[in-house]
Amino acid sequence: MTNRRKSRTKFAILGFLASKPRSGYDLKKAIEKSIGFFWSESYGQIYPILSQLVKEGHAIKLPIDETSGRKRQQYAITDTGIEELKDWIEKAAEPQTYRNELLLKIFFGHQADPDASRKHLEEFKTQQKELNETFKGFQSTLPDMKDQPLNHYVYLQATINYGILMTEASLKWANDTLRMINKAKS
Amino acid sequence: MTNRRKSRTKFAILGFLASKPRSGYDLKKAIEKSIGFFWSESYGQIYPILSQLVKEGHAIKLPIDETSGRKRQQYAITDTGIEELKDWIEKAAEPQTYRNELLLKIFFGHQADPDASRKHLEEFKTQQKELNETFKGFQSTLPDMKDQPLNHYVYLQATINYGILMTEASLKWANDTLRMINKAKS
DNA sequence: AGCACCATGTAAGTGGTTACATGATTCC
DNA sequence: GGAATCATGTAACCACTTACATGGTGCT
Repeated sequence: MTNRRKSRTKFAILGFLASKPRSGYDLKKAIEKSIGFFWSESYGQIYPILSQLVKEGHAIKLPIDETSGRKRQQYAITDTGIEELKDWIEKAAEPQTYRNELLLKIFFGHQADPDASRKHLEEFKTQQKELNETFKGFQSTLPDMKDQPLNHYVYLQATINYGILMTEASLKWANDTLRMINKAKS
Repeated sequence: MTNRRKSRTKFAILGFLASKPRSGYDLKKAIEKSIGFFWSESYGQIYPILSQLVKEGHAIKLPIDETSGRKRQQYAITDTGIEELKDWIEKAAEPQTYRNELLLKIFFGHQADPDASRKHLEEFKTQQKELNETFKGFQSTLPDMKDQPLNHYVYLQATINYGILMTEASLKWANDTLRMINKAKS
């Protein structure tokens, strides 16, 4: 009865609706594009939760624009929706169990051929390098956004910065580990 | 039909059984203690999967030691179990969607009081500092383990090192972000 | 005409946690 | 005797993904 699991999909949606009205389809794209690095949602979550938000009064359906070509059901956040979002933002994040399959394979690495671990680490390096470049590209477009409210710029910058620092630490780790494995072989 | 989700609990269990026979209870404790930082399993997963492993022939039930006080059903890995484990280790890790609630809150931070973000970041720093110290403490006990097969030492060291590097990068990020938020306020 | 994509939704299934039930054992 | 912990298990529930269904629109 206590401490039940809680979905945060609701708040991810409210957060995006807070900046402007969007459709379910828009939400999916926006989430993928901007926070895909650390968050994801599927249509199977988004559409039912949009309906739920309307029922709760945290969002409303906007009238469909019949003049434009494609018909999309847009949703807008309400005042109570903004309150709901704020309350969640201000509460401490609940501890989450994160699972890292690569690390699990490395942890059991001695049970298999060291070449397997090497291969995994090399592939990981490639991924992290690409990600790192993406973040840096993203970051280089930020100064142009200084005409936006400064606050927004700061929080956006913070999430990008997280990506940059984590990918760099990951690369260092992968290189250190490769070196260790190679030394152990000789 | 294709690309169905796959549980890795099976391999986490096989990995621990590979070093020595254990009970379901042992497995839970061992996972918490050694890889709790990046992996977790619940009894609701462990016990059914142990039965499944026996059915598949990847593990066997050992006779219960009636002389000792507590009676525990120990499981041992079989040859096919070791094969199964090896195959999994050597396959590339499948991309997983990782979710970071703190980062989501920071991303939407401009929607609420900056003090909320500050508080989250300070708490995060405390957690990461503690974790970092735990890893360093762990690491300092490692040289004593050099009498173990060198290979095992390397892979263990690698996972601990991951924890150290990640917590340090996290601390740097939290400090950078706090500085940015404070600058934006003035 | 035909394909790619836009757009909304739902049903089924999966992996996982949580809560509960049960009983033994150890320690004070 | 009683609390804490050892130890095994299961039923219910939850969050989420995947696959599928359906139809419209834009482009070549």
